[in-house]
Amino acid sequence: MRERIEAAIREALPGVNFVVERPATMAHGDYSTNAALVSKTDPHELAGKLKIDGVEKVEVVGRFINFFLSADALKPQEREVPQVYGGKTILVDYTQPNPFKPFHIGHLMSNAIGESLTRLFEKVGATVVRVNYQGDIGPHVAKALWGLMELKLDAGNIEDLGKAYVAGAAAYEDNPAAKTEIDGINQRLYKNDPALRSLYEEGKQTSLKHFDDIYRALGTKFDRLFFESETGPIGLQIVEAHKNLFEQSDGALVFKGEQYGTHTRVFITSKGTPTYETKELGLVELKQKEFPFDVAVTTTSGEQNGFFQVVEALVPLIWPTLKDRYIHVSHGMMKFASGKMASRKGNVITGESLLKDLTEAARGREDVAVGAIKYTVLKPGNGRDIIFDPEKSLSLEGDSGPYVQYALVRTRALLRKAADAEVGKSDFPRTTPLHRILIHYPDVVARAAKEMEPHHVVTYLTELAAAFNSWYAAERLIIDGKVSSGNLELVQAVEKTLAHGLHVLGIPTPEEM
RNA sequence: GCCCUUGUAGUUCAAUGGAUAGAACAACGGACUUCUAAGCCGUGAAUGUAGGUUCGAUUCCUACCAAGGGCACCA
Repeated sequence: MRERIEAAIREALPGVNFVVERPATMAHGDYSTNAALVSKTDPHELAGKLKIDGVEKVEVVGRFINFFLSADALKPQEREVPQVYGGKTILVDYTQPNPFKPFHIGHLMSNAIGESLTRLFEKVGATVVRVNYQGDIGPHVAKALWGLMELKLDAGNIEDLGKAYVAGAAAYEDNPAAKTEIDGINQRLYKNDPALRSLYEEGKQTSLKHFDDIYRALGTKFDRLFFESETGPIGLQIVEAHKNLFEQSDGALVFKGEQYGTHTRVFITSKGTPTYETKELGLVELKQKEFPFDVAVTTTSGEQNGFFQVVEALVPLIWPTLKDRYIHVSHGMMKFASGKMASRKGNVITGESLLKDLTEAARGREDVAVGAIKYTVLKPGNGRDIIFDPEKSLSLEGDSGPYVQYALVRTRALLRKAADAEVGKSDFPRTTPLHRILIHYPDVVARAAKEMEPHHVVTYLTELAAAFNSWYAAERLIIDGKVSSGNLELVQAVEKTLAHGLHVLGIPTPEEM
């Protein structure tokens, strides 16, 4: 419908750069345009020329032109989401927890955002590859292994693994002898020392299994897990093959990013080990080889913006065709009211404990808890931090995942009951605010996908759920065992839209609550 | 010191350069013998400061103030 209005205006005003948008309030119609304003033409004259099928009333207010759709055009019906990424392959890398370290709420956040992006891309026609890049080698692993050995903990137990890491990290800072030992373990790991093999493998598998349990609860299934142990060697070869881009500095090999508007970073340490930067280059190579993509997106928290700035400067120098196709999307950080979390100090909220606490608050419903977490994470726009307040995050009322889930549950309960009712013709064609909200859903999904901003969907679903709850309080679907076809179609459309939208956000869609 | 992000009701978040800045929580006040009250209806309450661009700025630009993050051998 929006396309139809745009086409009519384009015909009347060729070459003018106008917009047709959803007005801020329904009083201003279903669509409005600034075409008269930007083209400096008489809005009444322009409005008079616009005869659009499905538009019942064209109204001029000031220099805006507002369009009110006819009851027929507002009728609930299947409306297709514009396939803005049709035919594209998009690889999305998200979550990125590190084996041997806790899965904390920051990872939960990354997972919720990344998963939602993949589903948005799918809805607008893309083929999506879900990957998850994890650090299974490096100092954090050495710290955990040191802790396991020192405290004689069980590498097969996820809690012991967490304790071992905290102990190792603390010892690394406070105890010089331990620091030397841990550095030694790190070197042996890079050399693949067989003496460490079985402990390392057991710990890694324990972590990965634990992560899998969380992904299952969150509704994510990855196509490929990448590990730093595999990207390191490849990264080293790439750096070797492009020596001209790097410089020696204090025994390390660095990339001077200043000439590209960024800063200097170390790629190979003075001890000859690859840094995260070099491993990322290996990852870029692997991703291209295994999944030829049109666009690769990596979501991380904003802490890594500086790092990715350098990578994005370097990648096109090594792979010219990758220019503007290797994209970093950053989100804010999940923080305590009291400050930043630090897993090396052990003051983290693990994803598991948050899920457990919320499930309890949600009367034992894990699907509701997952909905609450994901809604909270996806509600703000990208780049904004989420202040994690343990008390408030447990709220399941008002603007929340459960609020939207509850509205969906109500539609489903109604539809179950209506299945036994006698369906009669609508007495008269009635349009409600619900009809007028429903027509905008496809545009919302397309916009969220294009901007990589799932929060547009959150805002929209909350509005739709609220409108439905108002309708529910004021109207009845089933009266004396009969339903009108118009109302039935309306509730069906609300159910479909809420379910579709929640699915896009990765929020479970319960049958009852 | 340099770079990046963010400043909107008491609080947590919306607002595609556009119309009367929109919700929720908290506070206060209601309705309800009815399809699920995790619900519904109502009241008060906000654009960090100072300039600039524009017919029009929460949105773009500049400076300042404030908060958070990053700044070479961690990831």
